[in-house]
Amino acid sequence: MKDPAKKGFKRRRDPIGTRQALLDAGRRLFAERGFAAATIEQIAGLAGVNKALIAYHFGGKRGLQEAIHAAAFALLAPRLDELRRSQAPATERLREFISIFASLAEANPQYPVMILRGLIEDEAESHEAFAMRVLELNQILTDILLDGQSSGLLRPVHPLLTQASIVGSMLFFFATTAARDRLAATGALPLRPPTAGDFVRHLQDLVTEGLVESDGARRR
Amino acid sequence: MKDPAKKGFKRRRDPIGTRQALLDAGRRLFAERGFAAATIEQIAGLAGVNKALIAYHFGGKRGLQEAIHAAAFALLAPRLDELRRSQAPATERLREFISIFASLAEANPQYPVMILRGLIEDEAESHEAFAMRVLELNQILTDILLDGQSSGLLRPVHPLLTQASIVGSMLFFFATTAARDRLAATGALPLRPPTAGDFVRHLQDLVTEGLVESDGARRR
DNA sequence: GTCTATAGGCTGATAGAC
DNA sequence: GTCTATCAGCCTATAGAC
Repeated sequence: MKDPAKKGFKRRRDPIGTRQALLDAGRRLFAERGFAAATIEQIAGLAGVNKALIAYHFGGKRGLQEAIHAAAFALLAPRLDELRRSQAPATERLREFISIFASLAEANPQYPVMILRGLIEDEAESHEAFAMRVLELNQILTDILLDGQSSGLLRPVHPLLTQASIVGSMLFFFATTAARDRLAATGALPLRPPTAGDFVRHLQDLVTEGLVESDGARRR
Repeated sequence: MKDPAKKGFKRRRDPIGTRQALLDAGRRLFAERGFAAATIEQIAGLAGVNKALIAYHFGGKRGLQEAIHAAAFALLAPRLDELRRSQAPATERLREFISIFASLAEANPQYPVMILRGLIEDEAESHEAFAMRVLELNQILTDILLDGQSSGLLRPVHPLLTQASIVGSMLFFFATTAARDRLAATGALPLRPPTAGDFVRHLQDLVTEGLVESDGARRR
């Protein structure tokens, strides 16, 4: 059982470092089972490393979760910075916001579920860092909506209502992708499930069509 | 940061039966902390009863969760049955669907969070009953959308895309109400949070305006 | 950096008195 | 129906060998 180069046991594929393997495994299990239900033994097992390494590399289970969240948002940072500086019309920036968010889900399907979990988990513990990141995202979207309204491009709708429509449907769609596919596979779903690309275009159009000031002709 | 000494649990006010007190406490703690993180000791403590009574009345922790889910959906049953039999125009039935769902959140703010959790939790365990109920809801919405399309009232949009917009934003809005209020109280939110009524009207209008076949005048 | 071994704490369930 | 007492199992974290 101490034969490292040998069989049966799902040894970690070598090129991935221990840190990354733990981040991947943690992201997946935290998403699937939730923070409390996923044990460090399961995570380490999936990563193919010893469970003591979670404490060594991340200082414990909570530290691993925080590192995963940090990695997710770090992935968005470049495009978000650009979006923040953008001078494009509000409708275009909204499309880009949706696209950025969707790219997170494409980079890894488990992120939306983790974000959703972070939102409904009661704060308390070390969730402060997570809350800050969410508020940052929230601020960007609010700015776009208010700017679009003051420039007369968007209808005067409460930003938080619009946010629920945009962010809520995105998180929901991506968080339930696995469930949809599972259902479709068993034939329990009457229709073929739409792709992520379908959804992004749908939402972009819905927002564009549903929020623009209806002064003149509304396209399609 | 553990909480044994943190909160003094109140004794249960007598008129409520043990069963109901456990259902209430479980609903709240499962929503706030998740199934795995909420312990039967905390639940019993909040309910003001002995923890052994969870096993006696519900057969265990899992049984309590299932009873809570059942109670939530039972609350919707009468109006859903009526909706299923309704011959009203699709747009009107959509408004009613949204209203029904919202009434669940009004009846108890914790239900949307529990439903959201049920959706992203990996099935496995005894989630079969929950999945059936969700599919039932899903079917009603699909029927309305397809019927509206075949009658020419609604645009031909993939029902699952529309569902993500409707159900996703509703669950998101109601599931994050507590977080919004918390943020608003600390002044971290730049705007006054909208009420549930605001949101329902907003979504009803958005759906009505965004989905109707744009043949003629779109109101407002 | 990685692993084994173990400590120490909590959890869900239940047997049995009232 | 309700409660006390108890138990076996599992969890995270850590000390220390390699």
